[in-house]
Amino acid sequence: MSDLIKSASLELRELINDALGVLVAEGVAPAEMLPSFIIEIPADKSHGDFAANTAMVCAKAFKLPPRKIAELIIEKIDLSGSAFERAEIAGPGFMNFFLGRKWFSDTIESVLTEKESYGRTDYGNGKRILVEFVSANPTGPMHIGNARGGAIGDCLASVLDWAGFHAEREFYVNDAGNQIEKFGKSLSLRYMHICSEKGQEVLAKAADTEEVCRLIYGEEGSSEDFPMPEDVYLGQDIIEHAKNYYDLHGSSLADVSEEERRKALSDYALPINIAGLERDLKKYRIVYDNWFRESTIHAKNETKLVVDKLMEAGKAYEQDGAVWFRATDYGLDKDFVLRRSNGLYTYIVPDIAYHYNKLVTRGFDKAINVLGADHHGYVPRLKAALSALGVDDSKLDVVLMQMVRLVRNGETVKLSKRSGKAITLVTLLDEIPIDAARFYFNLREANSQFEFDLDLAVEKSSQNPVFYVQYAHARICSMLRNLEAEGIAVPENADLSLLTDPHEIELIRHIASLPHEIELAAKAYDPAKLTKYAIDLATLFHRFYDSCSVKNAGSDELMNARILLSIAVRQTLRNVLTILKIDQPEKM
RNA sequence: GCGCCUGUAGCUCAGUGGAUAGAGCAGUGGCCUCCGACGCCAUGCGCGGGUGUUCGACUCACCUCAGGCGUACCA
Repeated sequence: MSDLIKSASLELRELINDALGVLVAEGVAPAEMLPSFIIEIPADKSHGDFAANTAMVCAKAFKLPPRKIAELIIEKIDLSGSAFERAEIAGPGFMNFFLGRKWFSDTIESVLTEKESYGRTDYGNGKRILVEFVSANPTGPMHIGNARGGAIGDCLASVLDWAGFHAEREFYVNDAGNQIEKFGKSLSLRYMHICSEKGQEVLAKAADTEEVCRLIYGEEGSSEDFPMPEDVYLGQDIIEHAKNYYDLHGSSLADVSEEERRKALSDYALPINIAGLERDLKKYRIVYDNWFRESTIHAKNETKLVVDKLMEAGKAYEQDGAVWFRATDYGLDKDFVLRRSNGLYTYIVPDIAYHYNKLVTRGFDKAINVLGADHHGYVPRLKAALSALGVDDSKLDVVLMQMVRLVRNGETVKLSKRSGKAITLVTLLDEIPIDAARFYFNLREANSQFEFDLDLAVEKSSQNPVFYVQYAHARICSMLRNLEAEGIAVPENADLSLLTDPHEIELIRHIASLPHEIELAAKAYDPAKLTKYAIDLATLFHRFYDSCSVKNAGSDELMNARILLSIAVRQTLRNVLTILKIDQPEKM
């Protein structure tokens, strides 16, 4: 595990601090505490590989102009034996440092040595992080928002893993509570539709289950013959479950109590849906470590325990027959209900118990939830309740993702949740390649409103940047194949110091920044940094390829060095694409 | 009304308080007798507006305008 950017940066900081120490000893600089300075990587490469603003922030303390201070510091720095070969003063007083040849050779060598683990760091120190994402209701199929959450959450977990954390993926199954009640009610209504006279007529004339569903669904899910009330699920999948149950068991449930019918249908359909979620997510290359069921919380009566605990702690009170949480004690503008006057708990109570389970019972150092932005109001409430239970609420972090705006023919597609006519994850993946979906959903950071152009995604064209990146990989593979066919083998080693072309230097610098970039992505919980990294790497390779011929390098030594550089690029590309779980085709 | 998020190029978006604000797409013009043209190169007076903090602000604070989402004894 090596992060040559970080080690060079640390070395530089030490060099500068040593120089400051000398200046203090000589009485040039004041002995008092000097302000902290920043070492950064300049956007403009002519400003060196690293830049320090030391002289500027010290101007006041030194009572000297920044450029003069920079001169004094640089005079005292001995670069020999360091990763750097030269330093210069620029602009208002920046000190710009340039890395030496050896650093660039070392970069390529460390990629070739570390291979498929190049990019990993121990930044996270093995701290245990639980990443919860998607957690779609098992009452129906997953929609486009789940597709985004899935791609983001899964890649975030990978990023954390590469950054040295122990990350686990978890799906919270809402297999209890109101949604399930509603699910049972919907199933029961549809089942009764099928058992009705009109329903039997449909069964008689329809060719298959699909047609039955379509006929009963009608135009908007509710019709004169098959009416549905306001607060139920209208989707065709509900009808399908009811029809399948009817095929298996006939109208046996038509005469039992409503409650019994709902339970039987729900018990039948829920496991099928949950298995379906697992299957569809697996197709999307997402495999969870844990499927945590809400019903286990209820089975252990943990909802009651939570409320009792909060009551005992004086953080909850009864009013109007309901139990309220003292949210105003935690800076929120109003208290909220934990237990309704009808005796049922609100949705947040099992959630509190669930997060208590994550952070206390299971002892994770951190819990990250990837949630839709419409949940933002819920986060402070959850955190407040956790604090009231004595949990350090900073251990819960939330990645909010803005809604996906679907665009077709240049117009926003309106989605009706009620009629169940959302575009599902499955239909999306039927239309566009999985590689494209995973890449596309990680192209923008979670917290940006995201426009998903269906026409563009369906095109499978090079418009999608994933093809651009994969093309770079295929191009390297092809080049190596052709060289091999001409009897040119991959060298054991080469004189990498021959790589001095600006295109080569930039490419190597970018390769070197992978560990750093992964660390930044982990810190910011933002896997989108890595898709950008991959695109940039591909761009730099294409430029290099265009201006630095490998086969016709002019000398065998240079050719060999360029072959090794190309292999290092390919390895780096592979590692990034592995994190994103995107294929690395050798031919396209 | 209050709270959270977002306003950067024609479009979609990057941009850790720093030096001349960047990509992709779309447009225009070039580059294959030479390792994959699914590529490369050239071409752009744009940080919603206003105060302030700072040596320095797209970045921080306050105000304001616009959009999205919350603000249930729904989840």
